[in-house]
Amino acid sequence: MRAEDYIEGLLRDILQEKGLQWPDKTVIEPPRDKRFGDVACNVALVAAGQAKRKPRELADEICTLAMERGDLLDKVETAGPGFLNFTLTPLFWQRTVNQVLEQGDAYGKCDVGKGRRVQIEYVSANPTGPLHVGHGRGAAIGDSLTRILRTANYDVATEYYINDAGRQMLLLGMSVLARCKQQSGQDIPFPEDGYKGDYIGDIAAALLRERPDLLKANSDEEAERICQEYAVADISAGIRADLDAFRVEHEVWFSEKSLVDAGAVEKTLEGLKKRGLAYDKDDAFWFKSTEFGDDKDRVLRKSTGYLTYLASDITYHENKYDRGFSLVVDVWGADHHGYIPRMKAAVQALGRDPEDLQVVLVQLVNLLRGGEPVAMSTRAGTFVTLQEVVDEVGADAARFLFLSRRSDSPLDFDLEVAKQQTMENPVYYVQYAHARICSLMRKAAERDLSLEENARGDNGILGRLDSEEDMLLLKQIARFSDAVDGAARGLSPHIVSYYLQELAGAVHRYYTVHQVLAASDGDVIRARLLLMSAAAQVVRNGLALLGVNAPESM
RNA sequence: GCGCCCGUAGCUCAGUCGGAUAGAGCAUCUGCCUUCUAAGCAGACGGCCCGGGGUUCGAAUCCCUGCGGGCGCGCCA
Repeated sequence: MRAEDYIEGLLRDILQEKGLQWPDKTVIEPPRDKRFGDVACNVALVAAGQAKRKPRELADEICTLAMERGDLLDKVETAGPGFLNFTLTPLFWQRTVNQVLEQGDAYGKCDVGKGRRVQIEYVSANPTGPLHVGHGRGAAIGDSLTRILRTANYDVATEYYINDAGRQMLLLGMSVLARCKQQSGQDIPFPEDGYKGDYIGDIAAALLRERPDLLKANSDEEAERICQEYAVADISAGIRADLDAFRVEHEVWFSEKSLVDAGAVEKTLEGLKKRGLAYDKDDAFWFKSTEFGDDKDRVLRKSTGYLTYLASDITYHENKYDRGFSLVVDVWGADHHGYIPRMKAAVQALGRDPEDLQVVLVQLVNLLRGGEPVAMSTRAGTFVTLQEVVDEVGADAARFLFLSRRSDSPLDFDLEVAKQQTMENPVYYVQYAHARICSLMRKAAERDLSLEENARGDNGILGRLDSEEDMLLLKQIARFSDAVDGAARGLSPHIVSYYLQELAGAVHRYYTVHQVLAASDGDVIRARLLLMSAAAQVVRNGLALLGVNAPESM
């Protein structure tokens, strides 16, 4: 049980007895300063008004009552303007070792989601070129969010939206066809807005090898279609392989084209019009997004007759809700932030609460090498691909670094630092804590100090975990569920990353101060082994939320 | 011009549904390996939380305003 929950239970009883309402503004949390105890609460401050009492006096009364009935309370104090500071008994914290060992991989699970069905759509890069570093950050975030939300008891489905309809597909076909012709000796100009990357030439060459008669046997139009289909298939396969190597999985690959071809978009537009949320103007067809707070209305069908991207995107989101997801999370590049108001408007037009759509914005990745920026341009085709980065620094380091900042702030990613196995690279700091403990366990096994026997909830020996470092580590372990909870509520994987660095710090400190296997007597050795085992379990569970491996030796 | 995000230690950043003396890592300096992995630990140094107003018992956090930086503003996707 969390310390905060234990205290809240106590306080609720006391307030009820005093005939006071539980104030909404009550905060129960570990205080910033450790000298204020394990848990601090402002309830006397925020309830003073309704009690018609001075905060300090009310606090003193609650203090006395809490001390009387809190079996696991060591100390309660009032402080400052009327804060209540609680210190729990060592036993309370020592019990967490058993909780961790009993629950194992399940330790840290919480019920923020209450089984709510949620879909996370992420990466969703156009199949017009390989994934680059920025996509990698989005991939790491989407995948980690999936793991975090599942741990918080959300029913999560993952999806990749393939933008395989529209103009950029035509452009892709034209680009490949142009390269085919050039490689066949024709001196023709390359399309102005075409995709210039080297991979287009590679695709063209491969296609020509497979279909030597491509240019002769087909009309330009037909050849272009073949080029497009071939290129999309080739690039999509590459994207899947890249994501696979990055250990990122999408359960569903959803085709935009399939929506358009099935007439679903037309149906959505009709529905909007019927409800008076869309109208004709200037030969175009408009969505009345201003009805729901957008700056201006948006075009759904251009005067040329073509649908806009927004039109199919609305349909896509309607489709998501129709499939039974009550919460939809979209992970987008931050350059799409201007698109949020119209999508929120669309969600409302579909009859949903705007909160049923959560957009996680992922800021730019600045790729550096030894502190110097690496030049990148998609247009010129000089970008660094995700695959290159993963090959160079490994999936673990890349994922951890991508997840070590809040997603909406820009990230400097230095390839040299990512490769370094030093403290500048926090992933090794965390993994090393795990490897060190595993090494201890191996040594313990050699000496027949089997943990199986010890893990049977013997609180007697856990009482030997009574030093300052024991308490620090125990409390840090117990805080894991807070990290999961916070990360799930805020859709913020970086909270787990920060937590793990602190946990690893507590482990390393402990390891340096206390000899585990050379302790004074057998009970202390066994107790410390149990503690270490629990710490390793939580490191593993935390890293699992980030999709990073926990090696047993390094 | 309008909108969104950002401005915290020399550097990179946490902390922002208001709480007590503002945190971490890196860098710099000082210590710690004949003993469980030194990829580690301990300590020191380092701050007008961009400036200015306001709200209140209390502001890095909320509001207004100025400055500085990033991004977006299409019948593009």
